[in-house]
Amino acid sequence: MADVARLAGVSHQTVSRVVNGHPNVREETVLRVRRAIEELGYHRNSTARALVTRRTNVLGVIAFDTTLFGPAQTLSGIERAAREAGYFLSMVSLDDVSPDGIVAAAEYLVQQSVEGCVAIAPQRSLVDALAALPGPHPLVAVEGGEGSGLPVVCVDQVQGAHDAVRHLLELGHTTVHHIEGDPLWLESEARVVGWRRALEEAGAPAPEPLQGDWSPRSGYALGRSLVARRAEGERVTAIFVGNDQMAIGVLRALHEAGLRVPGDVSVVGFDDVPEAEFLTPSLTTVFQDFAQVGKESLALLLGEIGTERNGSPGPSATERRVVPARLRVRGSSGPPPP
Amino acid sequence: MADVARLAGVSHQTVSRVVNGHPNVREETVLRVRRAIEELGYHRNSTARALVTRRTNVLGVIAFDTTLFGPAQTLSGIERAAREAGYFLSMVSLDDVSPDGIVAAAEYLVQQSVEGCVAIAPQRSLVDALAALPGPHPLVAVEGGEGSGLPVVCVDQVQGAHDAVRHLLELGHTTVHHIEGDPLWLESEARVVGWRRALEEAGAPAPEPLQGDWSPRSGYALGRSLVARRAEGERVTAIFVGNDQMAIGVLRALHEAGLRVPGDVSVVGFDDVPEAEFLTPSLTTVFQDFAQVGKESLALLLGEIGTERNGSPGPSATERRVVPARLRVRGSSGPPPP
DNA sequence: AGCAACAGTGTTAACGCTCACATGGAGGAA
DNA sequence: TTCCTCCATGTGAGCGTTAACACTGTTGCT
Repeated sequence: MADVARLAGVSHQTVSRVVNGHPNVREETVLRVRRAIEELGYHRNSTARALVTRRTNVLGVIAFDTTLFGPAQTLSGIERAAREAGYFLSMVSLDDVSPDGIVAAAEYLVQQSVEGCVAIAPQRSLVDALAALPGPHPLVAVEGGEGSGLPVVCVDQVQGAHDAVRHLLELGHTTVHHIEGDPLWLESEARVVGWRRALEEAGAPAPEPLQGDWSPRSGYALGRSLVARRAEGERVTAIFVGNDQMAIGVLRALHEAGLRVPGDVSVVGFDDVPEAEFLTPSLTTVFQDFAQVGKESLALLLGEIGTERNGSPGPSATERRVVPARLRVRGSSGPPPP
Repeated sequence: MADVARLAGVSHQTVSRVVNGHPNVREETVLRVRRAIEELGYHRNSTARALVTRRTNVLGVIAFDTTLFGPAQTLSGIERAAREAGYFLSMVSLDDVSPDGIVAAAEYLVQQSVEGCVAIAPQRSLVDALAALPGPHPLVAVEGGEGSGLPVVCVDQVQGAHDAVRHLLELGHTTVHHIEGDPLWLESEARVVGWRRALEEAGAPAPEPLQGDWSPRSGYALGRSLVARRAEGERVTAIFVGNDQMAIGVLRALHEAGLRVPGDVSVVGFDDVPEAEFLTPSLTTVFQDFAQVGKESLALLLGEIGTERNGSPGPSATERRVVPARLRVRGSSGPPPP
């Protein structure tokens, strides 16, 4: 910067003003400085800038398994929104779900002086661990449940599940079995709630849900166990599955047992992965607007940062933004066999 | 830091030494300082540290569509390796494939003073744009093709495709049709090369490959067009599809046409997504060790950073590391109909 | 004319840390 | 003893930037 100033025949402060687009600089001076910057290939040192402004312009993201469809989509949405807002993103993804891990991750981000953090924390234990932590701050939880004391953005899992199950009941099924995802996940919990509520509203009995782990493998295994129960005489005509990947496993299990979908059994998934439409049969499922979730969570975080900077007293109102889910009816759901 | 020093009754420099684990500090002093740090909740300011050491400890990642299976997995591998090496990760993902976009992304990372960068750059134009850029440096390209002048880590796409096609030929198919991914992608190109080579080696004719875009939708559309050609009398008994998602679309198209897999037509995919095993029929595909790719690319990058720091003369040898692909034979491939 | 307001620029002091060097004392070899 | 070495610690400078303020000259108002 000193070199640029010398070449342009001005003070370093004027260079700073030009770089930061301050208004009160003569046009001609601006040009001269710009030329000098160009010539020397100068670009400002963000570190020094951060040191003096006390703003790093970096936001942290704590994610858990970004190879899953939902988190990957959400991350992508967050990334885009962050970039548009002029923030950099520092990411740390958790290997396991131990509170230790999330504490270490938070430590790591605090150490990097992030200005705020979005945590894709789909499990209650993680959310609680985060809420108990001193830093980083501000912090927004994606898919964090209620009552954590953290601001939260989430898809309306309950409504999505409710819609899916009501759809099946309206087709004439007397009840709907449920294969849930990893029971430690909040999403899984919420979908169970929605499923149960829809059954209750219809006065239908609620069979015990089966617990999976989101993987196609677990869907397959649990699908087989439902097939076995059907063979023993239990009436299983509709299955609401916690996500599309498990639903794929379920379809497989049904197919192997010679059962037809939706002729004998209807299947509804959750997520609306791109391939859902092209499975055989195409999968009825629930669409979640993850991009929107990412966008909203960043907006919320930026809001928090803003109010903090204006010196808000104590912890801010823990806002909760809910993004609606949307049922996508396709070929895997139909009326029950007579 | 000054506060800590005062509380511990030492100089700021001694605090610095304790924080950085320097050897020559008396044990008792270390304890005293540690206690003071604890008490004040101090943690060092990474910005100030970076300013003076000229090391940000941040690596950049340029990715393109991290919602796709491969990039997401690779990113995850890179993330883990970076954290183990004590580096932070700053991510920018590209919306479109324009060279402008990648230039902006690079600019963005340079501006943040990353120490090095991994680019998941699956298209030739992107690799070329990157290679032409002044910064960031050092730079490692994942899946970047040959001849770009950049160090590259990639899966052996040619070998993977070759294995898949040879597998089909050995089952007795007289030729293998190919639905390729987005033709702009280097992976797509390489798989075409492997496919063609295997056909040539077997003296089999090579029908013109069909160009998709990796999506299930395109797989479905192209699958239908192959079905149509079959109806016109062309012998289509085996299809090697550029990725598993498109293969799902192809399976759908075949199923709709009443064709059986593998009875009438064999299908082989690429990627080995988790659900491949649980499709109906389970999908024969090619496994890519993305985690390994991520790990290797980071190792390569750290190597570059190391040699640069030791003042290597000019650009380093552009190393190229190739991770083998592995065929996973499952239910969707079998001998051709008589 | 006299004064205020303001545009355009420069000067100085931080920001919080590490590096290079200085200091002082303990221990060992000549 | 004397000198040299090594450990433990302190001192001062400087990393590259921006904030705050000071300074000049011009404009506009009374």
